[in-house]
Amino acid sequence: MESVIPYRSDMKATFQPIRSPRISEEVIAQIKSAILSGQYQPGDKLPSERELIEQFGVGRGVIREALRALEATGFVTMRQGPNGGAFLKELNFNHLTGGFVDLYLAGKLTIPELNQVRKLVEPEVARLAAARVNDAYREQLRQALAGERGQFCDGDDRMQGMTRVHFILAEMCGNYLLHAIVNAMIKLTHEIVATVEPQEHYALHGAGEHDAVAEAVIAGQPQRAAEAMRAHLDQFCQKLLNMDRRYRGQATG
Amino acid sequence: MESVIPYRSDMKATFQPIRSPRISEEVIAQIKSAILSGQYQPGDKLPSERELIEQFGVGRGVIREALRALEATGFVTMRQGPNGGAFLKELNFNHLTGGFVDLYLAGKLTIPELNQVRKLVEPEVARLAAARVNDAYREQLRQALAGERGQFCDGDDRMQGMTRVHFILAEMCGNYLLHAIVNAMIKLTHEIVATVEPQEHYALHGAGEHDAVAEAVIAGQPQRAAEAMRAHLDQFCQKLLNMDRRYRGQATG
DNA sequence: TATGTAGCGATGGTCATACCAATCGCTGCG
DNA sequence: CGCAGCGATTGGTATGACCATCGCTACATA
Repeated sequence: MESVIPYRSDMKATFQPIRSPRISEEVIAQIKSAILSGQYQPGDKLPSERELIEQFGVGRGVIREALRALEATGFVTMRQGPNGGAFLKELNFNHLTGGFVDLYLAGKLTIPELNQVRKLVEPEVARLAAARVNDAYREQLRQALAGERGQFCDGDDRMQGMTRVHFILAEMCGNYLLHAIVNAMIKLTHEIVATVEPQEHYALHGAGEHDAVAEAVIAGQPQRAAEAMRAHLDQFCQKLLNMDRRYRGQATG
Repeated sequence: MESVIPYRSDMKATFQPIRSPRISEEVIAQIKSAILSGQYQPGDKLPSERELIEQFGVGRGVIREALRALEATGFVTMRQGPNGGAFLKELNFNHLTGGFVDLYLAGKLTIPELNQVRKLVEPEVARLAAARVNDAYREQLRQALAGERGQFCDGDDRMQGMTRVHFILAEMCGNYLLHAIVNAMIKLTHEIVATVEPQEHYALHGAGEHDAVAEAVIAGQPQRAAEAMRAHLDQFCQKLLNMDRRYRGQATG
């Protein structure tokens, strides 16, 4: 390591830092900084590992650990071969959904808790969606409703179809953070069902249960949309709870 | 690689998998599985890197990348020296707060969006807290209120004091997921302020602004607590918005 | 006896090199 | 014109060496 490493010139009066004795942290910080300052755009390719080794003047292990951490936190994806390398991802919240599932599997998160949050957030999302509806979204919602009545090639595909309306509403609400939270909750629900009831999930959710919500949103009626969503969730959450009880009853996990 | 690796015997009818051509993913999956199945408790120490190399029959780089990923996702922390190694952390949501800050810095998240979520969630949290209050929590709240009037050795310390009430209420609400979301929102607010206004944050939040909320909770009045929280957030979010406007006005970032 | 200190050894952190594996593009043969 | 195969580029893995850190022990010293 030589010259480089300009970092945190805004040090405070107190002392604290004693920077992490890990070079990969420095590498991560510099790459992150370059990304967040706009020097790289989503889709861009970082220099190859060999190039980074030269530019940073460190060993390959350090570079790889840094890239692995950046991958784990959703900044990049790695591809192999020529034209391969580390590519910047569109920054979003998807990478933390897995963390929620882990929490559930570790028993730190229960279905009632998840239900409570969904019942708090999603009616509000439906309300916002109804207030911002336009023709493009109306069309998407109609297609989603139609899709619920279609054929599915497997259970996973079916679940995709049944959560479609929720995802559309989340996107419609116009708040990226809210969108992200709802997405995480839905995917968490999705993954929990897929984990504990990989076969019989069809019993959980029938076609048409989103009709009332979607129609209220299409009609641009916020209050009615919120109430319809609340009613839908009351019904669905109860089923989910029953499923969870069966699961925890038969297999301790 | 030989014998080992029992993984996912519950395969479905469809095909999809074609698992990632990366051995470290397998290592991660096995360690995670061991953790989630309860073979390790928080505080326990995983085998040393050299031992893992033998047990898994892989190179050291693989093990290190796996550990680095587990560290990035909040499963373990690493310590050096004898009695060092990879130690299991109590699983929680803290590790994703950093991700939110990144989103903000990348411009994918705005203060109004953050404010909207806080105004939706925190009044409900205050309501739940008021319904579940007990003497221990009453005492904590009183201490937090008193703490707001005390002396602070630096700005960071001060901000800790000012967010104390919010954290207590989040814990009181009895929903771990809600608790986690609120924690993330508050820490995000905290870090944003510390990032864009490292010096003058004292103007944002005066002592006593939580009095009404805390008193309503202590009195066990859910409705009043929710309204007080809403009023507090209306006031605070406006200040935050002004700060953000000043920041984005002077420095494009 | 108590205490300070030097050094051993276990562990994570780093480096260098070599080779394997995947993949894209080019080249040349059919 | 199309396809097979080679080669180059890039990530993935293995190995071995060495450094940095730090707890413990044993020895030296007061």
